[in-house]
This record gives sequence, structure tokens and C-alpha cells, in this order.
Amino acid sequence: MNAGRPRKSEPEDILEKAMQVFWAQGYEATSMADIMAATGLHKGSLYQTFGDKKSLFMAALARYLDHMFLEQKAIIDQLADQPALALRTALNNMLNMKCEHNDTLHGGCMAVNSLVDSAPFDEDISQLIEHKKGRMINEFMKLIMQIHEQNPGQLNGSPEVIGGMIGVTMQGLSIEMKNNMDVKQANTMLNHQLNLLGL
Amino acid sequence: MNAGRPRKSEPEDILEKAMQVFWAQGYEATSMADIMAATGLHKGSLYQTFGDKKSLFMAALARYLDHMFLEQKAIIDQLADQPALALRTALNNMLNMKCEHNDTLHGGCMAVNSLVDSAPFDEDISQLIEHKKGRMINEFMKLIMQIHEQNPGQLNGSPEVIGGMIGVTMQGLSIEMKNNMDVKQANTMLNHQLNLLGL
DNA sequence: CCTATTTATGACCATTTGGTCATAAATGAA
DNA sequence: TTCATTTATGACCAAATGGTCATAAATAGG
Repeated sequence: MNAGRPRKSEPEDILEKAMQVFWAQGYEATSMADIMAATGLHKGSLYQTFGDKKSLFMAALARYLDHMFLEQKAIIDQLADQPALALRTALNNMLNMKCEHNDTLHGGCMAVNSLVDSAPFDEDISQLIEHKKGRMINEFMKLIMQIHEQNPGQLNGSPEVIGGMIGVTMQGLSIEMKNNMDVKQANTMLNHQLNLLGL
Repeated sequence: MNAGRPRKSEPEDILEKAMQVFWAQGYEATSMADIMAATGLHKGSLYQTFGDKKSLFMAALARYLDHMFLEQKAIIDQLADQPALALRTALNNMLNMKCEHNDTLHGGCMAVNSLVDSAPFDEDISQLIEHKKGRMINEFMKLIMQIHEQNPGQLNGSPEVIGGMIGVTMQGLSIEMKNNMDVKQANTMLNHQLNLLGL
């Protein structure tokens, strides 16, 4: 049916490899030569498939955030009858995902990294993160509201404040994990924080 | 006494201006041309005075961290008899400093920014931040220990955990402030967190 | 004045960057 | 076999980068 020379790799596989490089190095610090080395493709093919560097980066970042979201959504759905456990499990799993691809490479959270080195200078990237992040936060807020309705007075703060502080904690832990902290210690601190919040 | 052509600007003033640019844009995203524009000096002079780009950046980062440290140290010394108030005041002041230079420019914390876009790729920068950050943390830990000894059982966690969670919170707030959050909201969240910790 | 010294200047350089494009290779269909 | 189509390749390009250096300007002292 299809004519034409066959692909060396599927776009999804190329994107996955590009994502790893952008995740580890950031947008500015990653050159197309790095992407070429990681994917095994020459730049002509990359530009033909993805447009330009920024589009490729945004596709990789979207892939990262979609993957992150779907995995947490699955956990939440599976534990739908235990919102507190669902929240804890999903948040801890988020931390674990930030190191899964390579034990020695401290990537942190690709979105938090981008929030520092790309989003402030590019409205498109900023909006992409904003949107995907909001989708994740909505899920967490739903759980927090459920917990709050099940047992008003359990939470040490309004649902909005609780949600906000979880966000701050996750971003802070991402920075720590990118530098010194190992996953285990991060999980411990996260759970301590959740205890403090009354979750 | 001194011969030679007089300086256009003092190195300290040059460094201050370079710091502002690095703070706002990060190391990689800042070119020597940006520094030239900000300082009014030509690259020859800059290289003669500071060596290379990395040395200039490290000098600027050190200046930032020293300034940050000294201001907080002054607050702490002034409130030496009220360690809890000293800690609260110093931490809130840190947040305020991150926006003082420009209301519309969201710089966040220059050290946290560097922890994302420079430190992972440069051991010298990493060690500089580690060292200066440790000095600040030591001051906070001394206050936490004092509070703990004054009233054991007040804190919701060991001093080490409390210190760690303050660090996580500050770094998380820095990310938020660099993107959306205004200083006032950040102060509110910080104080809520300190309440939770029993401070 | 002249000289030594310090600083400022901007032309210059090699390298790297993101990006383009003409060409070649590999397929299915006619 | 031929042709249209799709993908891969790498030479090529203009612009920007960090960095150097010879020269000029501005001072103090002799």
C-alpha cells in the first residue's frame, strides 16, 4: 500500500530518545548534534519529521508530561475508593519516575527544569507546561476534595492551600533530586509532608 | 600614586550588573554580548578583569549568595533572643529578596536556577553553591536547635527533618515565584508551612 | 615632554549553532 | 523496468558564540 523508503525508526521511538536527552540536559544546553547522536538519525530527517528544534522539544516535553499523567491517572483510578491512599501512591510514584530512566543520571522533573530554563523565555513552552500541569493538579484536587468531604476537619488547611503546598513540595523535591537527594529520602520527606497536611 | 588609565566602572559595579543578567537569564542563555550591553564595557575589558565567562558567572553567583547570606545573618543576629521570630523573618526576607531587583522580572532564586541549568554540568559551580548554601543552612539549623532545646516537643519532626523540609519549601517556592506566584502569596505559603512544622 | 603603566576598544578568529537543500537510496505500484 | 513517493544523507550556509590580541587612550611620575 505505502510507497517510499521505509523509516529507520518510528517517530515515537525517536521522540523517546530525544526526550531523554532534553530531560537530562535541558533545552538550551542540548544541540541538534546531541539529538543526532542519541537517535542515530541525521539532522535532515529530524527537521523533516519534527519541524524545528523547539517543536521537537515541545513534542518531547508533551510526551513526558502525558506519560507522567497517564501513569498517575491509572493509579488514581485503581484506588478510586481510597482517595488518601491514591494521592499518596500517585505522588510517591511521581518521584520514582523522575529517576527510573537512569540511576546515575539525576534528571529531576523535566517540567520543573523547563520551568527554569525555557518557560521564562518562551510563551509556547510556558503554556504547554501550564496546561499539562493543570490537568494533573485537577486530579489531585479532586482527591483532596473527596478526602475533605469524607472527613471535614482532617486537613490542616483549605483544599486549595493543601493543593498548593503539595505542588511546592513536589517542585522542591525535584530540585533536590536533581542534585543530591536519592529517591528514598525524597519519598520519606514527601510522606512526612503529607502527614503534616493531614492526608 | 597609581598610574594608568582610570577605570570606567568599579569591578563591584560591573559584577552587580552582570549578576542581574545571569540571574534573569541563566548561565547558558546569557551571552557575553548581553553582559557587554548591561555593563557598557567591551569584551576585552571584561575578559581582562574577570578571566572567562565561567569565572565571571561564578563571581556573580558568589556575590548573590554572599549578599543573601549577610542580609539574613544580620536579621538573625538582631533577633538573637527570639530564634523562632528570627527564623521566620529571615526566611520571609529571602523570598522578598528574590523579587526586589525588578517587580516585573521573575528571577526566582539565582542559586536554584543554577542548580538546574549549570550545577549538573559543572563541578565547580556545584561546589560553590553547595558551600554557600551549607553556610546558610547552618545558621538556620542553629536557630532550629535553639527552638528545639527551649521547648522540646514543639517541633513536628526532628531538627534535621525540619531543616530539610524548609529547604524543600524554599526551593519549591523559588520555582513558583519564577513563574506565576507573587511574593505575597509565597510568604503566605511559607508561613503556613512553618506553622505546620511547629515553628 | 617622555615613559611606564593601566585600562578600553573593536577587529579578528575558530568553533558551534540551528537550519536548508540537492541528491541518493529504498520501497510499492503500474 | 520504470516511475512516483517517501525517507535518509551530509554538504553547505549564515549567524552567533566564547575568546584573543594588537592598538589606542588616559593617567602619574620623572
